[in-house]
Amino acid sequence: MSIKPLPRRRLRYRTKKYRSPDGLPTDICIFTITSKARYTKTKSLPTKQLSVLLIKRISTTFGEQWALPGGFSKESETLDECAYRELKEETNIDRNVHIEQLGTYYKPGRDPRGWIPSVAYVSLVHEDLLAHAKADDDASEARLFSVEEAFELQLAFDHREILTDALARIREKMLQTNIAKAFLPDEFTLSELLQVIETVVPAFKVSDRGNFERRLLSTTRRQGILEPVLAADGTPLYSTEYSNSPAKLYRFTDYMPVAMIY
Amino acid sequence: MSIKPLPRRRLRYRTKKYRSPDGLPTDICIFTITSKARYTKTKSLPTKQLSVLLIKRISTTFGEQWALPGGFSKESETLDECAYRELKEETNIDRNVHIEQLGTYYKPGRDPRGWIPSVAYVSLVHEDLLAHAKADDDASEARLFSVEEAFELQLAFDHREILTDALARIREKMLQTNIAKAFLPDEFTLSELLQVIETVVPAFKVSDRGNFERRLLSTTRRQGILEPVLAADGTPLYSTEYSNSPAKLYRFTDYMPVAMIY
DNA sequence: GAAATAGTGTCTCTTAGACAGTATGAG
DNA sequence: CTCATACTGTCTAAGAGACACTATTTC
Repeated sequence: MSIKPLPRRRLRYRTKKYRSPDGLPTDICIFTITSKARYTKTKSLPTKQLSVLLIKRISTTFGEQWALPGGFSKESETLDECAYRELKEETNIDRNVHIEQLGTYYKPGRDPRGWIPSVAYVSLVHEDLLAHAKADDDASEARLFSVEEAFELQLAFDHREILTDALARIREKMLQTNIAKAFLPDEFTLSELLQVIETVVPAFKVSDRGNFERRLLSTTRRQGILEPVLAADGTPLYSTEYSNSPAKLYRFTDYMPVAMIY
Repeated sequence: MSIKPLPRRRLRYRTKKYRSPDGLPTDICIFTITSKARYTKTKSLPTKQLSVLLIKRISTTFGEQWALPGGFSKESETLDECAYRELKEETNIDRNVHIEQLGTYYKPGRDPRGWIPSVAYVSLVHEDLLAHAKADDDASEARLFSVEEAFELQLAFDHREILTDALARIREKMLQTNIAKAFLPDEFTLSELLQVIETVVPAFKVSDRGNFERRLLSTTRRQGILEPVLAADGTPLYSTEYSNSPAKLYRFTDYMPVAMIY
């Protein structure tokens, strides 16, 4: 969506004792992990990349610019509802995906149109759900950029700062919570999980995949984060999607240990 | 501070196409840990309690009510600056204390005066800094409540929800970061640190203080969170404030490991 | 000696991580 | 036989946590 011009009342109130913000938009960092098949000699895991959805914005002052999708919230909706609405407008996604408030941004002059803070949100969506992003809606263009690409752009407003914070937030939570599930199918292999973690947090390095597996499945503190997917007869289910050697399928449970430094 | 009545323009704009919020206040959960000496036969650690600062608010609709301190932000200031300003107005604190944005709250009807979201902040301050809280300022009353007491009150607006989230936030961060330092003097003993953690997170139970010490000081991943305070000649400094047996003094360094579940 | 804290020693079991090895099945 | 993945076995060092013990100083 394009941001609509504001009514003219701003000037009229400039000299008044009480002024109120000229609007409270939400902007949303929609992250996804894009996959690309690798065309190797045998079945293999695709390469993955953390990407963010940006829209092209035509600004009278700045010309063409990429920006986070967003729009003004209404009195009749909560901020979360507004973020969901934006998400749906941009991506057509209409189900429960991971969405969380990142923070509210304002400093004098952040928006040349007036006193306009922004409530930033972060959403993590599975690649498949973005299949028909933005086929409809208005003329503005939307595109996925890898986060590296996104940081090379000149983003509108303070969206670079928001994106930086958003990235820091999901990196932190990727290691401390099970938000990895947002980027995975319901049932996944351990290699897929590991790949998602490594894609979001490049600093997370596991020297030996086998040790990762053992740690995750047989350490008492972590026991129960994952459970194997079982067939009706109680035998575990396997996938051969990414390898000839069948890989056991897992899913996240509701249990999550508390990470702590002490 | 008492929340000022809003100008009358709200009604005038109700029928306009675009409406904007009627203000964007910040509300701030100011937490502290209060100590009470224990009058035992020998020196002992005081009992500690997690407390939050509330102010008495006279509402025309609800009568007397306790609420989080807060006030409207201005176009000329950032939200953080507004929160700091509120903190200073309530507590006279004018130095760098821990302050962080918690989130922005809005749902239709949360404030009977109009479309008023609130940007909630959390601040952690050392008890000593609250010594002359609220000696000045306007007539409204301010008081520290233990968090248990606070939850027994009928708080204004959605302040109970904010307080719940704030508490969850600081409990989480108490275990995952070194925010404990906000409640400690620069130099402290391990018992004091442990007590702060236990006060904020009652679920954090250490069966053996000696094991806590060993873990914190000699586990490689945690090596360097704390450093002993040394005298000029390189010998460690001790405190006998809370025990006859001298306790080594430590301080936090800048190093903090990343807590993770994988 | 009792009280309240601050430590150390030691033992057992668990965990981390390195390294090597086997298995799978398509090309 | 190779490739790319999925494991399992084993060894060592480090860590967690239980329990018992000593130390310090004042009352």
